[in-house]
Amino acid sequence: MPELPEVETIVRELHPHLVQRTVVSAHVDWAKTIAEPARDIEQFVARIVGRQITDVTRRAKFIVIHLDSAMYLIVHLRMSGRLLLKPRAEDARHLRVQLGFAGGAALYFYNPRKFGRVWLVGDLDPVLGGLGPEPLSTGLTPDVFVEMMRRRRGMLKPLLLNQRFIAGLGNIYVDESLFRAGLGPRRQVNTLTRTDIVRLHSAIRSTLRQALAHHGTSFDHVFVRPQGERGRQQEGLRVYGRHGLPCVRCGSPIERVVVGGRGTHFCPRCQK
DNA sequence: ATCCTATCCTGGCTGC
DNA sequence: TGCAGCCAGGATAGGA
Repeated sequence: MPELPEVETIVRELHPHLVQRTVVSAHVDWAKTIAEPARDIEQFVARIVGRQITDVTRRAKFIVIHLDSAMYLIVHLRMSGRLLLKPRAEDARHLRVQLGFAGGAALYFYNPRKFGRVWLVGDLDPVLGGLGPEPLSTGLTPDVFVEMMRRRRGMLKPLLLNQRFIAGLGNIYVDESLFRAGLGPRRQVNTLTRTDIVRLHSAIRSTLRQALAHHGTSFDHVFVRPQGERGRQQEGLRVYGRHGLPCVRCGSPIERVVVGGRGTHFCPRCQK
């Protein structure tokens, strides 16, 4: 599942290949992929052809491809989306959108489960405006995070998955961050001490930084980098997917339960 | 405000 | 081996 580290990896690897490219063709193979302009593929194609890419950036789990004429192509991969620079035969059935560039290069959006979406907009705010802060931003200091948490209640894991509260975490890195912080996924937020919250802040950032250094998690064969390489963070996961295996810290079996409707992995002894 | 469920989808797994 | 049925999972909407 692409989360912040996977999306950031994609952005970094697409950037040098896409900036300064001019779109000369666009094909949409699954119309519902285009969220904006909705139900108007001809309009989408007409607006994007001829545009030159000026930058490729990330906000939360959104990929933002900046175009000239103050337009943006926003991509969200959701569960199973891939952006690849070369077509792959094994993905052919799941090709949803393709962009061709002057000089022959192309960008392919594959999406087996069809949850991913693409927006072509002049204003980022309607799509990205409601998102919470970036977990790795300098502005998100421990003190700011403590203040954010103080105003909340309910279970800890669902709050960390809420993109309006903090943007970019998903199921894998929430479980990993909670393990590093020694906090249970069902812990009530209003029982956390300042020390707990500061430890969680640090755990989230170190979890994401390590995943980023390993180019993301290619655990389930869903995430592949734009040139087909895999990430290595699956080797560094401590609880996610380790249900029944011994905790790396204390040896107790890792448990899997459902919290807020999501599969949740944790060490019942290390996480309180 | 928070929680729960349904929805969108398909590949992959389980059980018979 | 085949097939039906279930489930994961990001995000959001609607109802309790």
